[in-house]
Amino acid sequence: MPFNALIRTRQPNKKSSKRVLLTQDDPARHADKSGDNHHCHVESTLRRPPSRQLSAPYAYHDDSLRLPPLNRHGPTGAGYYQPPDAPTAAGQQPQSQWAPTEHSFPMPGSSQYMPRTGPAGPFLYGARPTQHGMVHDATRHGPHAPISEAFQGHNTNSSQFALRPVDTRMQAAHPSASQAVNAQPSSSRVRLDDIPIDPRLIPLPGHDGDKDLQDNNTIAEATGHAAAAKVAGSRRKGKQRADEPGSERRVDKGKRHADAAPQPRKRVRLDDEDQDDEQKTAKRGRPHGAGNYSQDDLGALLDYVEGELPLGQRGWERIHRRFVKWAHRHGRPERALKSLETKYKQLVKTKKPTGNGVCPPSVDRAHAIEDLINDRAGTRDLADSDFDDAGNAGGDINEQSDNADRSSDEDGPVPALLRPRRAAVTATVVRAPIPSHHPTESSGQLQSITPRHRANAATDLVSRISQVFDPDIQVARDTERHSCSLQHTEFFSVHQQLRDALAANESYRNTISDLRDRLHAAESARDRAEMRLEISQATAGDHHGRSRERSPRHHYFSSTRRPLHRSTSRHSRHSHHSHSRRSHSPRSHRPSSALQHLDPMALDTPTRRRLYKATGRQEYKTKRRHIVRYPEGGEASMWITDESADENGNPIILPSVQDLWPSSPPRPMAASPAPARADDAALEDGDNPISDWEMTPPPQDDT
DNA sequence: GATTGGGATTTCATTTGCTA
DNA sequence: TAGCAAATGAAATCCCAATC
Repeated sequence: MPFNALIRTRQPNKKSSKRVLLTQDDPARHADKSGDNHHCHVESTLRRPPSRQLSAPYAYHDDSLRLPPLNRHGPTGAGYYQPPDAPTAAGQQPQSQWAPTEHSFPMPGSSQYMPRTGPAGPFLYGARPTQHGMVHDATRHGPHAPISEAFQGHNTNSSQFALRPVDTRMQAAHPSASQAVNAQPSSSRVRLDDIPIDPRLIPLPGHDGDKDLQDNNTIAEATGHAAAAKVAGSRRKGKQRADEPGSERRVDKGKRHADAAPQPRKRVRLDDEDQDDEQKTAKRGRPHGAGNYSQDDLGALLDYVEGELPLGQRGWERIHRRFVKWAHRHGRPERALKSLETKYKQLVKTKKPTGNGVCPPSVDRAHAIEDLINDRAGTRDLADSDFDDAGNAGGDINEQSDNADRSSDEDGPVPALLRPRRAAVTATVVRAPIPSHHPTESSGQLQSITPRHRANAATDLVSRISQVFDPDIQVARDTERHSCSLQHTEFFSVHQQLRDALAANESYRNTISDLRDRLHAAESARDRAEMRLEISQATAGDHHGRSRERSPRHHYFSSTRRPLHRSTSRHSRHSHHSHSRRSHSPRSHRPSSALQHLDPMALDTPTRRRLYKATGRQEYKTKRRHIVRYPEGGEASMWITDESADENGNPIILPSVQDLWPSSPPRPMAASPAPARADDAALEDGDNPISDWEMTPPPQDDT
């Protein structure tokens, strides 16, 4: 009789469990390969409506709960059945439903069939109750649940199945033990004669009571079940296999085992389905234009992986976005996200070839990056957006991360080691100190919300809510808020006053700076005026003392033709100045016109023109060349446009130039460029170069 | 603490494109 | 054209959080 169940098994030392499909055809495949027993429970049985539960296949014995009869060589067709009212059209089949099935389960002779034999001989498989747990099938409990019905009258809450091999030879030697498995010698089918089954649990076969319920197909039909029209993998889209009958091509590639089952493992698509689906199915195989990964591709991929150190799909999505942009820029084909991930993992798990193989740099680097990823995972970086699934709280982080992506996309990958590591996010609640009259909150200024067990979460929540609505706490909170408000107001007032004071201070600074500039300008004007005054006085003195020492070179300063002379020495000049100051009072030695002693060149143009107008002089329009010849050779010349000329057109020699020449013998001078201004040179060095004036027609360009 | 549902990941078989 | 690599789909497996 058929038996089908999806069983979750768990090895004693493993935390995780496995789900296996237990069938009558090949229970051996569900046994642990190492021979250890599996602690298992029935996770699922036949998929059918609750009102049509099968109950007969289950049996129970006192000390050895056997699985239903095992018929290794019986008819094929073990599998799940779908109810007749379930959709059977193509495309509507639930994915998890299996079909009956000659191809779905390994059969003797197939590659996946593993005949269970051991050193003691062939094994049959039975089941025995254990005390590890309960038969848990709560989701499928009900008045007609198969497990419940099969184990009525027995304490299933304390039993758990364990598959174990049963040595038939030992059973033959010990008949008492062989009661559990009473195999017929003529065939491998196990008799159920001695298995107590409540006859009420055996469903009546409907209208087909005459059918011989010998095979699963008949039983399924008798109990209102129809064979599923599809098999596993039937939803797979694609074209017909090239090596199918009718196909022109022959495919020898692939990983098909030589001892594979003669039947195709997966459903064969029909030609008409191809015609229907060809237009809407995605193209399989390598896309057009997608060549192999080049070194540049691998380099970029590894760069982005190193920069991201992905821990989940979100990280790979970011890597994909960056890689696509990079591919666009460099004219490389785009890759799917899955392709990039697969390629990277392929590099990581590349094994060392036989011989003295050299690890490729890309593989070496992939290993290093994988270590970084593992390290990152080990640090439990809570700020990683991979774990931030949502919420408003996480939205900011995600947004920041995306922004960072966008910015980093422009600049290329940034290695993780170079990036500033994000600080771990810890949710904290800062609370104002509560007045001490409430004992529970007096010390809670800074509380951290730490993850707690779910069982305590509700209690904590209730306690916190009750504390929040405590009147005392509310009064204290209001008082505290009022105090804070006053403090804030005062703070802002003081802050405003400070800003005003700073503004006034800045205004005062500007005023002081302006006044200081004006003071400097006034001092400069005063200095210039004093200098002009001294020069005028000196000129007046010289004019008195040297009126008789005219030199042809000397020109006259004013219309009175007072000759200007050169001082014989500085000392004499100074003494003469002092003498002049002493002997010539402004009243006793007054020039014909005080205005004529002013230096027109020191005046601005309007003043100068007023001066000319007042004194009746004409502006001298020509230029004069002043040549200074040095005893060592060479000369310095300069052009002076002296606008101060007398009424006869003679140029007026500025006393600042003419009167400052030293009269002492010249000293040897170094061969240096002549000073640009003779008076400056005389003032600095005290030399007495021969100065000469020469009337020269002015240049045409008036320069 | 055991159970369970479902997402994520891995493995396998197959198809398809590229290249020597 | 053979071999390789990428891509694809399905099944198997792993893993975790919610539930009991």
